[in-house]
Amino acid sequence: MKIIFAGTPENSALALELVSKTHEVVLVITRPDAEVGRKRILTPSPVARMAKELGLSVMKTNRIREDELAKIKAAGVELALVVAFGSLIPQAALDVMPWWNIHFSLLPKWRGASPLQQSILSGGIGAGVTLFELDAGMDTGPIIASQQIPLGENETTGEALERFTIVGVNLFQQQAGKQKVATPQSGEATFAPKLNRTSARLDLSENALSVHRAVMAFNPEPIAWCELDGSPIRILETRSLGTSTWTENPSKGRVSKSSEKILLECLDGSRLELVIVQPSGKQAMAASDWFRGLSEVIHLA
RNA sequence: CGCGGGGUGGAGCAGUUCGGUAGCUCGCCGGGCUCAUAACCCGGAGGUCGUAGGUUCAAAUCCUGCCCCCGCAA
Repeated sequence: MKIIFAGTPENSALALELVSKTHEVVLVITRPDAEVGRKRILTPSPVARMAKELGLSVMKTNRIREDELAKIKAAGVELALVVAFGSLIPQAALDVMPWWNIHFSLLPKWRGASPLQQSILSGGIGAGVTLFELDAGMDTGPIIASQQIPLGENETTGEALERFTIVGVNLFQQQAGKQKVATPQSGEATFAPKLNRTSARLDLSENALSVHRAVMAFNPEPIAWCELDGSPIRILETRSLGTSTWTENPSKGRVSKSSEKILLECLDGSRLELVIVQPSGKQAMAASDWFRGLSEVIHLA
């Protein structure tokens, strides 16, 4: 069927690509080009690039107002699909037709901007995908379909997001065109706030499993970090060692090597394996390479 | 001109303050030990020290220009 697609980031571009194979995407709505990187290069969103590659017509906007609304009406479609657009769809647009949203948690768990990250941080609570119809609230609309998805122990948000997106698109393709009644959300709602660099600051006073989950959750954005001698060091990838504990005089933040593994001590000497780190001013590197260059025992903070 | 860190064999680093024969931990190649090994022992290859110029008897090191990478901030 003919649809409108709205979205912005990388996984949304994947959704667009998949959806465009089975549906005619008449209009793509995405956020305007943004300045990216140190050089502030004006860059189109991944969805904008995908739309261009697919030869679809694109509307770039931060807010849907009268002009945009007119174009949406002119598209003459019966359904719109939203995958991580990044801005609220106003009521005036919602009145035109149903707007379905693929949300990356089991609503009403983790309403908001970081559902999958929160699922990972919480150890898998609410992990899954929900297809629901947007209403005026923040992820409060009635549910069309949902699916629980288990998370891998060492799976990052970026990796999981790709899997979840594919599942979400499948849900959409199963339901689009069907006359199905959406059911109101039920159960206890939780909120998933937008994440920033401050939220990605690791707390090594927590146990190793919590720290590991944070590292996974904050990859690829905004990337977990802590400090080494007052400079930030980013922790890109870690591996969980389960519940094994260091009993010989634990020292929080100490980095050591054991059986070819680089280990970081957290609460009560609980440890996790560092896999990829990035000291300030350096490229990301294998933790073993980083450790090789160190001249003395070091502590992260 | 937003602030800052960095560019040294394939990898990660030291050496730069105070100019004087290229260092460390690994990797790689060959040999040895061993039932065997990612362990251990012996040997070896591999570097225009980002780049261009300047100073000097002598530059990785001091001076100047340029290129590239990265963290923070936006």
